[in-house]
Amino acid sequence: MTVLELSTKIDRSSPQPVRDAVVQKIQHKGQQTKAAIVDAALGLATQIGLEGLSIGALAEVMRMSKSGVFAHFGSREELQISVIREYFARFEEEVFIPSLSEARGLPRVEQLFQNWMRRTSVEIDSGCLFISGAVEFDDRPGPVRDALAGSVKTWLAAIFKALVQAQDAGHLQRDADPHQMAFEIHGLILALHYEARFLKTPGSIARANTGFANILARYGSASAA
Amino acid sequence: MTVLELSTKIDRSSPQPVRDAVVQKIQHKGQQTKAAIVDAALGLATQIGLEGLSIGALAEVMRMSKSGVFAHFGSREELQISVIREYFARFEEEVFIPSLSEARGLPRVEQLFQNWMRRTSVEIDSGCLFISGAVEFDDRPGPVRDALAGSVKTWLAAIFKALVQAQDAGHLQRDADPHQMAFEIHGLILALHYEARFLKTPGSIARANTGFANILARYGSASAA
DNA sequence: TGCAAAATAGCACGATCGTTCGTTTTATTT
DNA sequence: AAATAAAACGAACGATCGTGCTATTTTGCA
Repeated sequence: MTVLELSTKIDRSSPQPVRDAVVQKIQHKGQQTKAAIVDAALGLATQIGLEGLSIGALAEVMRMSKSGVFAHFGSREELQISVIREYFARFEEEVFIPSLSEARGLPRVEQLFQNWMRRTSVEIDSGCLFISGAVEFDDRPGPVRDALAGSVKTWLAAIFKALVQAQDAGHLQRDADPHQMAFEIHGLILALHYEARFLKTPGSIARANTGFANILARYGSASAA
Repeated sequence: MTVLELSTKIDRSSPQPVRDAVVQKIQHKGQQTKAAIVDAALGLATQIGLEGLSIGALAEVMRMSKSGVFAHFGSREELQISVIREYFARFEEEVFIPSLSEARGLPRVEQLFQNWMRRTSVEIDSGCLFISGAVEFDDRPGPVRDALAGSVKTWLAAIFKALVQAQDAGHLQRDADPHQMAFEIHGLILALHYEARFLKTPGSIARANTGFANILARYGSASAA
């Protein structure tokens, strides 16, 4: 249940009777440390991948026992899924939410890309879970893959929606294909990550920006110069 | 020493005195099985990655003992490097070499992309070592990473060179940036692999082709319509 | 055909993995 | 402060990993 999914349902996560509004802040010890563990796990996972993330290494970072860490999740898979959820939440917070302050249409699309670029630039050093996870769970079905693919699809759908809105607003050519645009934009981000993080090719960030400008020049309507 | 490197040096790989020309075909048992092992390892590595490639699993596939397989390489790292070399050789054979029959300039560029697409389409099922390897050895220095990055850089340099030739032949705009073009083309391939292999998005192949046509339309000279 | 060399097998090692279980410590509630 | 629940620990498990040894088998050449 995320903002990106724009769900109309009301989130009633606690099975207990509803307590007063302030209670959300009250965190018991267990939840606190669990959050801290997930935070540390996210740091490890972006660097070495979800597969490389081991409970032993995580326990060492946390200065806890393996079993102490393990007990919070019940399985390694559940830990991985928790990490994915946390990663997605931060992605949403950092890239998607701020774009909502921009006007629907081209401004919001540009803001989305700009935020995405900013985050990807940071991830040149830290790594991107959506990219490493995609490679690791290519053809490994299961709940981890589902969580990953679901998150990515949700995000790509948001990009697509913003593009459709831009087209509806007359900011794009009438025969422009938002799917095609989203594909090409995605490619720019992937190329940036690959060439900057792995090959360490200088100037990659500028090339991704130029590529985006090219896409807008190709698909943008004449009026929106 | 590969064709792609277009080296002017003469390859004298055998330290022994040069034998007659037919001798290349004579393979002793050891070399045969080693080649067979690398072949099997390549199959495993493209599916589960270079990191996931284990000597035990490989031995099982080969119906050999672990130590029997191991002895051919001396270390896991050397096995991984052998796999990378084999992958690169096949890539070269399949994608680069056939393009040489096309005329320098735009025809060869188009042939290169077409061959690359054909191979990537197959790898939607089998996996791509250059992509999975990039993720696995992002920030893990060492000879394996070097072998991987070297291969990829060699290939991207070949693309770049073909683009420069196209520009020299007047097939591209005078102010077109071949580096930028190579970046955008690389992005299309990466997006295709990501969306088709991981997300299983239908129509990805067509989008990559459309993207390439867009790039040519953007950078191609007016005369070369 | 015999013999040296190369190839393969067999076994064991230390390490690390995820997971289980019983116990002990720490938090929370009564 | 006592009682109860939650959290963390410590040790052990079976499995798998890469790698190092020493036999044993197979191969290729004289």
